[in-house]
Amino acid sequence: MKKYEPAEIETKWQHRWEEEKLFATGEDAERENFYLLEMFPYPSGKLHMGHVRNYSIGDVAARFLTMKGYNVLHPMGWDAFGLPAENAAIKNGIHPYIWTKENIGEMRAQLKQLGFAYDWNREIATCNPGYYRWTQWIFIQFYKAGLAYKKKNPVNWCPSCETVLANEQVVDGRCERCGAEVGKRDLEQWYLKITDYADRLLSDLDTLDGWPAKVKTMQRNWIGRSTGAEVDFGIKESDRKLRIFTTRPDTLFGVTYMVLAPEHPYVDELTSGTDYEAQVAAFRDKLQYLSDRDRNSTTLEKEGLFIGRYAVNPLNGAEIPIYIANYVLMDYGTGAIMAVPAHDTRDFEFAVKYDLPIIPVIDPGNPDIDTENLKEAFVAEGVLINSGAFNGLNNKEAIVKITDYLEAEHIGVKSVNFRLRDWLISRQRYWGTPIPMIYCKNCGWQPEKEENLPVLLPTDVEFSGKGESPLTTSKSFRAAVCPVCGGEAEREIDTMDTFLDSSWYFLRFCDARNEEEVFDRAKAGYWMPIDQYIGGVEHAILHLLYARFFTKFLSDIGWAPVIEPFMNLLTQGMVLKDGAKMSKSLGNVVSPEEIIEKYGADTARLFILFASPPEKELEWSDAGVEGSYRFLNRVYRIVNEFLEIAAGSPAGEPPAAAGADAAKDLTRAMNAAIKKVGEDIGRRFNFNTAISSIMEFVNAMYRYKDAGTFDPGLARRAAETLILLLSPFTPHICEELWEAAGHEASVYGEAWPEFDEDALTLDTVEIAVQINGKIRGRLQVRTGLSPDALVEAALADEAIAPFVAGKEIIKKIGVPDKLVNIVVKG
RNA sequence: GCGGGCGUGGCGGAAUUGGCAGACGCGCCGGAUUUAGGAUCCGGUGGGGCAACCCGUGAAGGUUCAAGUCCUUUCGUCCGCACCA
Repeated sequence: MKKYEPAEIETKWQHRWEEEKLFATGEDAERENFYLLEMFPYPSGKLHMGHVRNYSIGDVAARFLTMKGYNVLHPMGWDAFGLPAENAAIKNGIHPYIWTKENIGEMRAQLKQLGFAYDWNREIATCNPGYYRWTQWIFIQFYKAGLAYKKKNPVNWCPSCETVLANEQVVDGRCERCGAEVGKRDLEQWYLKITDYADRLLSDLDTLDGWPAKVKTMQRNWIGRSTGAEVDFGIKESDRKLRIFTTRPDTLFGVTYMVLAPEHPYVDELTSGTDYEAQVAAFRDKLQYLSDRDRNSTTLEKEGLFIGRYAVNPLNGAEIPIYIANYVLMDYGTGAIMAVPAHDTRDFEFAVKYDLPIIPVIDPGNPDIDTENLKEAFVAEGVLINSGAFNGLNNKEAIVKITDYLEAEHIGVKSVNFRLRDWLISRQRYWGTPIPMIYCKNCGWQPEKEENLPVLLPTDVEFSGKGESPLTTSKSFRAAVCPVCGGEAEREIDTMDTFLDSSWYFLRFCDARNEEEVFDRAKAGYWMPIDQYIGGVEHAILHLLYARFFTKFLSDIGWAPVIEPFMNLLTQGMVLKDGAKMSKSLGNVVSPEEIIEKYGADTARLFILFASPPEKELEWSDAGVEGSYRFLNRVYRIVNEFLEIAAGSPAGEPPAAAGADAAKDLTRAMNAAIKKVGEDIGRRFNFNTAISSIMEFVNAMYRYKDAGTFDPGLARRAAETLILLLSPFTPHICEELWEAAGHEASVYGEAWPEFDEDALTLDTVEIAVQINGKIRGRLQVRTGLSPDALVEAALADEAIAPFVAGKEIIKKIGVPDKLVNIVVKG
């Protein structure tokens, strides 16, 4: 018999699939459609195991659903703009476009080598003008809608990447990409007003039942909606009002001091010309040297300074000192707080340090807590005290009552605050989509005319890696004509954050070759939303939030057919080796190349899907890969043997009586596998258990072979069923075997097999017999016996009798086809 | 500190609704085949005990005829957020 030669088989079928354009997809009203998408990769060079895992998961689903009769859209493309390309240009003198194109070529070849069923006709790369033209078009729509603006602001600056970063790209005070500590710079930058969508981005999360709770929680936290009130405090010897934001208006009577952010605009005004002026300036200078990371750390000791002025509590007229302190941030709320040390842990810590009064206004109703002498802030629910007319109210009610009072008296308003900031999208780099804006001395900022798009990236630039955008070095790029007055004007030289490119690519896949418009609305309407999205959890608040924002905006202006892009989200786990994430620095990287070369793509796919459920971490195991390879060899042999013997036997001959039990066993295993695989993939993407049931089926085939008698019809049916079940996982070997079974068409086009419920039901079943919950015997019984009949059979059994003899039976429980439990006493 | 997940054999992991814990694979042990090795096929494999039996899902308690699964407490571990007023 021929040996299993994966290298030979795999190239053969990959070529055939490509020639036959097997995976090309179009709209088809006859079939139910399914849009299956995996997060497209950045073309960094070569695939890593994380990619293989991500795309293997998607491919099994795509192939399975196709066999189930769905019209499946399963496209692939490249998130091709980004810094690594530019860094390579600086380092090696290769143009980013060349570098990127070469990497795409290499990675595309690898994806094909793995046998993924992508519709390559729809391939896109975000760095192609045919694509980024529409990214620019979308930007202009944002601008026209008043949702794109340029503003000077302190921004996150990565000194190593030489560019600004969005808040989402600063993780733990460091650059999300390179890990360098992020500093602040005051720069004029482009923003997208994602905050206008904060409420909808938050509330629509509730509709995303198919998302992991964890990702939704992360987005909720990131959006960070707080409800409360803004309250105006008077300032002694001033006409000014000091506006604060609080989520706890119920504690207003407990305010004992106020704190302003050191950058608060009132600080200068309140201190200039006073004795405090110099100290305040010194304090502020000191904070300037702190990085954002340190400034925002809970471990940083609270420090503050009295500025010599007093505020007046609008509810009770109390005069309270005004401080500036390091723990109040200018960019949240109003940059000023009322401090209630009795009921806020931060204020408590500060009050103790600076010996400020602590006035309790909520009674914990707990005798263990000495309200007049708090050891820590009391932050739980309770009843109001020391609060004038509001005494005796539960503090939850008091929030409503006091807020109403504030509004009635015009000293405060209900208010909602978000942690989410507007999205800073300009980057001082070359390899990105040019921002299609033009500055005219007379007309100000104007968008480029849409018919002039794309604004092409110039090629005559120098890559120094220093200072401003490399676009400034182009001789031709900067000069422009004002779209309004036709006068001399200048182009914006910053490019867009690459997260814009990836915020709408899934819509472009619906109509990837359209040169007239961003995409055809009918086509997008046919495919969208994405039924299943698969990718890493690292995009929980970056890509996944931005993409939701874009989709909502495009829906608002009448383009996107849905308000949420991703119905179901699967976040796959990381691939580990020796308990740690594979990384060059740890030297524990296993390259997909070497695995494919040694065992073939089918083995790589099978192992990666079998070793762990998709959302969990996967521990790489060389021995496990061997095991998967061995299994495929086992499949190859048994299918060929079955086909050979089936072909050699006279067809239609009834099975020998002696083989009846073996035939039944095989039939049952086959139907069980059909059922289990279908459910495990279709319902919950548990590929590991699906594969294990296929392995059980294969084991049953070997048992059948050993039993000695052979029904050719059954043998053929078993062999073909096995091929069909396994084909989404390991398509190449299955195509080869399918061909060996005498079929001309690809197994990809075959219908998924149906199972026979009757074949699954056994005639008899072994049940456990328990006495007082302990197993004392086993019993072969007819399937489907009633609880009473089961108990009766158990009591009649001679192995059980001694346990019951002379004892009082208290309770008898029978669970059909499972067990009997008899409770006795004495 | 807050939020979430996870703790099951030597290892990766099963157990869908409270109903025989450990499916499937790896590893290991034994047998067959083989000049030998490898490969292959068959069998065994949670721990203790010759045995009947006893003990076992991080730990302790509880509910139940019955708990990996439900409840309470607790320990460990991983992830996310973290002075957001």
